[in-house]
Amino acid sequence: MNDEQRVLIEAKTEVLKALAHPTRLYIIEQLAQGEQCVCKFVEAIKADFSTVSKHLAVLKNAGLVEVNKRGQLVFYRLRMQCLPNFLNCIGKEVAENSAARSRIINHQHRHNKVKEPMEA
Amino acid sequence: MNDEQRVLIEAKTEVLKALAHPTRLYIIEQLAQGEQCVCKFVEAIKADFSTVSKHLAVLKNAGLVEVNKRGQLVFYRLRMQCLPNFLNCIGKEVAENSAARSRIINHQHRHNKVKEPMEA
DNA sequence: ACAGCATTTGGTTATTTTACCAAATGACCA
DNA sequence: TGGTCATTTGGTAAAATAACCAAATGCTGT
Repeated sequence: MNDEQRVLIEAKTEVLKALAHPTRLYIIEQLAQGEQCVCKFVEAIKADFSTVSKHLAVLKNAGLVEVNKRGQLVFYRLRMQCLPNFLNCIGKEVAENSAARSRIINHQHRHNKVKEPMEA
Repeated sequence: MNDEQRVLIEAKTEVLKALAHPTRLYIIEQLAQGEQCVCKFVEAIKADFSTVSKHLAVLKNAGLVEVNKRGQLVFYRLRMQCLPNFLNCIGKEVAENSAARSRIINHQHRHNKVKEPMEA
């Protein structure tokens, strides 16, 4: 892996990190349906508005969204066209898996010595 | 946002979190070109093999890869078809952005190496 | 069963991420 | 100009992530 490759990978990683948080993913999915005002998010997300604002900043820095101020309000818009499609794909995948998986265990992180139950 | 939605979003987030690490992204991109042996990764990635193994485990738990043991060796294979396409898209986006950013900063076009701007 | 290689697991510590509160900034209107 | 609403920024503590080393497990050929 040479230098150029590494830089590129790290840049992509930044984008993925920006996506990899429930609140931010929620925001992205809302934006996939069109421009939205910050105020809408503050309303919908049960967290301090400073928290919401910081998540939006992360998305902006990653180049995933664009900002547009109009009057007192601030609107965000999605900036990557391939995103909705991909999230859809993940969604389907996850839905299939969780159907199968939830029959086996009740979703939790185990980092003790419990053996994997019969998976197969 | 109801319960069902939240669970779904969190499941998708897990997948994205799994992708959002340089080493794991590298692994995924290698796997996009076909099945690979763990030993290849250990060789290519400059990190302890236990580290590599843990990254592979994260990918596996996220449902992104499948394992296949043959003899003494362990092979991993990609399990989501939409992934390469999406990573490609991000890659292009990122390349454009960093090109644009460095043009602005340098006030000139650079043809050979695109330098990362000071902060990402 | 044993030696030897490949891979995973446990434990510990350093780093990064996140949430909340408080305070600052920016835009509009009386 | 000052008041008020919307949003961002700074600080801090709690939680999650990641790296390394050491040790355990698993498979194969003898």
